[in-house]
Parts: sequence; C-alpha cells; structure tokens
Amino acid sequence: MGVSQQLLTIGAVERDSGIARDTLRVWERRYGYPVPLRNGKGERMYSDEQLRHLQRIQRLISQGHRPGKLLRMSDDELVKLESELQTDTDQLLDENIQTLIRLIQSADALEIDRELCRLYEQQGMRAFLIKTIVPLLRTVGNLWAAGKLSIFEEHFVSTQIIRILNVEITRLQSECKQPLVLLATLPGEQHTMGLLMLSAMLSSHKVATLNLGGQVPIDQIAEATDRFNADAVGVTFSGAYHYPSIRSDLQSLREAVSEGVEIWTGGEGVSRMRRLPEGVMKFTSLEHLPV
Amino acid sequence: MGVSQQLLTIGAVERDSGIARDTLRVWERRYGYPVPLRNGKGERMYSDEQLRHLQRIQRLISQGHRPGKLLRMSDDELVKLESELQTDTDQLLDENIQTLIRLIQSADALEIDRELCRLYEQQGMRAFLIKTIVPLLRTVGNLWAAGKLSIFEEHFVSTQIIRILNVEITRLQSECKQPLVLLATLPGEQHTMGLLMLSAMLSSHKVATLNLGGQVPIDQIAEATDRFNADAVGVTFSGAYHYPSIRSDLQSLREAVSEGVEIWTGGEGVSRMRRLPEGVMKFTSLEHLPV
DNA sequence: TAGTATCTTTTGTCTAGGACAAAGATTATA
DNA sequence: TATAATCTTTGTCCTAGACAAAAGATACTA
Repeated sequence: MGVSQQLLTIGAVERDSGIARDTLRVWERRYGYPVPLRNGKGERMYSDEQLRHLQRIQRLISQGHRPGKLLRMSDDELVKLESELQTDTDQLLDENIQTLIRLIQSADALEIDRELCRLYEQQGMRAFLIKTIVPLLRTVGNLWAAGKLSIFEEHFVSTQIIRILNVEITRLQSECKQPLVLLATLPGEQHTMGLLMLSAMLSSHKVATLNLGGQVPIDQIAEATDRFNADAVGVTFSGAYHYPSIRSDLQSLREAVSEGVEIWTGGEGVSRMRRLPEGVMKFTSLEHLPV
Repeated sequence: MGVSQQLLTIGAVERDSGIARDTLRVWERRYGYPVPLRNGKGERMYSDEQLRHLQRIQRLISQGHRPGKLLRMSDDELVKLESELQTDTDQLLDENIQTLIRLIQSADALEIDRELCRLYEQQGMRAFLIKTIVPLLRTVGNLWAAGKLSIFEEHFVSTQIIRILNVEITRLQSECKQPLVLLATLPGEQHTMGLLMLSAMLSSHKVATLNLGGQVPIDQIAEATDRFNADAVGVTFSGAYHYPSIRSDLQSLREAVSEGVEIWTGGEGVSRMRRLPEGVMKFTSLEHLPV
C-alpha cells in the first residue's frame, strides 16, 4: 500500500544494484535492455520491477554467468536459472535453519534471539557461523529473491545477527593476542556482515581483530595497518561489488600496504575469481581460514 | 613510502574522494580545476596530490563551504580555512573526551575499549550517551573535517561504539517489555548510529526495541509495524539526508502506518525543522525522549 | 590428458559539451 | 522579523563513439 509506482533515476539504480550508470546505458544500447521510461526532462526512469530484474542479473553475474547471455533472457528464465541454484540449497536445508525461517515468518523477535543463542551455545562459534549463520543468510536471500520473504524480515535477521556476533566478539576478544588482523571493506562496498563473521571466527581462534567497518579508502587501510601494527589485513567483497575492479583494487591495496603484512580476501565477490594478484590470499569460505 | 608516482583514473578518484565523475569533469570545465594529466588514450589521470586536494575540498564542502569558492582557492588557503575550525572545537572539550581522543590518536585499541566501558559503568546509559558518546562522535567528526584525524580513526571509533552499545542493548533488552518501538531509517539514509543510540536509550528505560537497520522502504516499515504489533516507530535523519524530502517522507510514513501507532523522529536532519507533519513527534536530542 | 600460446569476442569505462532543475544566496515585500 | 520572489550556483543526466582489458575459444606442445 502507499508508494504505488515509484520510479528511480539512473543514479538510484546504480546505488541499489551496484551496476554503474555507464554500464546501464551501454546495456540498453547493445542488448535493448533495460529500456526505462523517460521523465519530462528526457531522463531515464526505472521501475521497481526493472531494479529487481537488474539485481537478479547482478547476482547471477557474480556467480559466473555472462551479462550478454543474461540480458537476452526473460525474467522467467532468470528465475529458472536461479532456482537451479536454489534446489541445490533447499536439499541440505538443515532442520535448524527451517526452524529459524519459520520463526522469522511468525515475527517472534524474542524467540528468534533465544533460538540463535541456543544454537550458538550448542555449536560453538565455528560451527555456529558455518552451519547456522551462513546458510541462514543465504536462505533468507534466496527466499527474498523468490518473493517469499519481505525486505524488513531480511533486515531484521541481519540486525539480530549483528547484535549477537558483536556480543560474542566482545567476550572473546578480551583473551585474544597476537597476531592482529585489521578488517575493512573498500569504498563502494557497504556489506560489512562478512567482516563481522570474520572477526567472530578469528576471535574464537584467539586472534585479535580490529574492525574498521565499511568503505575505508585504500590509503587509509594502509595507514591504519601501520599505526596499529597489524600483521594482516582482511577485506571482503559481496556479490554486488563492482566485479571488474576487484582485481585492480586488491593490487592497489597490495602495493599500499607494507610487504610484511599479509592480505586476505573473501566473500562472494572473490569466490569465483581464478587468479588473485601476487601476494593476496583468498579464503573461499570461513572454513578455510589461513589461521 | 612506495607508491611514488601513481596516477589515478577518474573512477578511482570518484571512489577515493566521494566526488562523482560528472562533477569532476564539470568542475574542470567551469573552474579550471582540477586539470589532470592525460594518458595515451586521452583519459584523465589524476596525481596523488590532486586527490589529497580534492579530499580536503570535499571535507570543507561537508562543513558547509561552497564549491565555487573552494575551487578558486590554493591549497594553502584551504589549510588555513581548516585550521580555523580546529581552534573552534578545541575549547569546550570535556576532560573525558580529551582522554578518549588522545587514546584514539595513540591507536591503542584495548585501552579505548577499557576507557569506554569504565565511563559507561560510571555514568550509566543515559549520561554515557549524552555526555560521552554524542560529544565524542561530534568531536571526532570535527577533528576529521579539520584534517587532524584520519578517516580510519573515525571508522575505528564508530565500530568500537557500535560493539559496546550492542552488548549493552542485548543485556538490557532481556528485561524489557511493552511498549515495543520499531526502529529504522528510510532509503537513502545510511547512518544508523542514531538508531543504535535510540535503541540503547530506550532499552535502559525498559522499553523494548526492534531495530530494522538502515534503508527500509516505507511500505516495509508499515508492514513490519503491523506484523510485530509495534506501538511506535522511530526514524532518524542525519544531516546528510536530502533535506527537502524529509517532510514528505514523514507524511508518507504517517499515512502508511496504522493510526494508533506513534511516529517519533530525530537526528540532525530534523533538528532544524520547525513544523512536522500532523501526528509525527520529534525529539531534539536524546534527552527529550517521549518515554 | 593437461598445460600454454594465440586469436576472437565480449564487456566496461572513458570521452565531449550541452541542458536543466534543485539547492543556496540575495533581495524585496508584508 | 519572517515570508516570498528572484538570481546564482551546482550536480546529474544526456548522446554516441572509441578502445583496452578480461574471458572464451582454438590450436599447438609436452
């Protein structure tokens, strides 16, 4: 209700989809999609539906599909492509995850918190992250994409997880020592959940972490590494991060940071990258941390 | 160190300075600055020094100075302008805040955490927020604008505060009951620190809160209010929020949310607003919460 | 069979100068 | 002193073309 037909400028679509303006224009020229409406000034105005479609495309691109192919497909075909992945995940849907999803849908805030805490107590940090948090977030993302979960439910789960992880990190950090790992995302990358999970995982291994949060310029990361005397830098890239720049960004980071300091990277954005720049390490999942 | 003569593309400068490509081009055209070198392909290549200068300009713009004026000034004049702010802020600094700033500058992560916890224990949540967190964040912002503090130091303080507040909220929430307040920011507003402080303050008054985090569309807030059966909705606007739309956004929100549910709003964005839409309440500062 | 070098296609980023509305500053009016 | 009207500044968007870097395909070698 309300806000029936909201139209978005190209700038807003860039912000919400992670696809650059220039790219949106060139796609329209080359593939004939997306063709937005125009306002009185002749400017492109995208519909909500088109944004949805573009976000879907962006997600599939970050999974290794090629733009030229995706842009010639209908929305139905995209959904089909996504569902192939989904069935993959649906099968190994842990009973715990199913319970959590049910709680989310019933909007019982207290009960969700209690269940998450219970699972953490039971599994310990490592298993909690790998077997609960990661699959839960993926499932929520998939359900949202499939229209089965509202945005606010996704937001709610996120803030809940953020809170719990912060609490545990605080408790664990008091007994952490060297080495010190500095965590951050680069400008343009707003998703900081990866950093938080990384911080939690490292803390549980008694590795001290120092989280700088999102959108920290490269030179600032370098300066901070120096000042805090960090032994390694961890950077994460979500699937929405402008893909082609990841490599050059990592290269710049490698050049900016002192040689003795290791660089670790992870997240959906780098998961499908073949070769990383010299001197940059990748962990495909939280399980393969070079601790 | 390293990176002696690195040249940056316009895209890199956009990323590291926060100034849009189009803006950089139009400044060059209008004011004759910045004039970058060109590579073999005819593309703009900016020097490190130019980036620095642009970052300085961006800081001063966010302080309220106008681009047209700044772009006609030399670097020396900019530095002078910055130092004027510096003396302003230095004066009315609480001793506790000064200590914290000193700790930040000495990059001693553990010690900062300890000091913040000590102050919280001593002051209690209410005074801690009003007398420590709010002034600390303002001071850090000012010092950053004055070039006395690096971006990473600001980031670091933020994540530290976020962590501590989350820990305390979790502890306090367990004994909170009705009424339930739903917290969120609207799309376009990324600053969620206000929500967190609000949540902490309310929790200390035994009011249950449910934080949805940043950038939640209006219809989603309405849906969530309904589903969680909330008694009030809290929305914050930072100074950076596109000012003219605040009123209409609040109006839309008021229309979307059931009548029985109160709407509270706060933050720098609304602090200078005179009249709010019918049925929307304002708290100028954390001290004046309608609890 | 697997790895490496070369060729082809795909793809994203950058260019130019013009246009225009929204935001800010200034002046006039109540 | 506050509101309205006018002028100035400022950022975002437009078009259509160009080109290099990345990815995919193919041929060749160990």
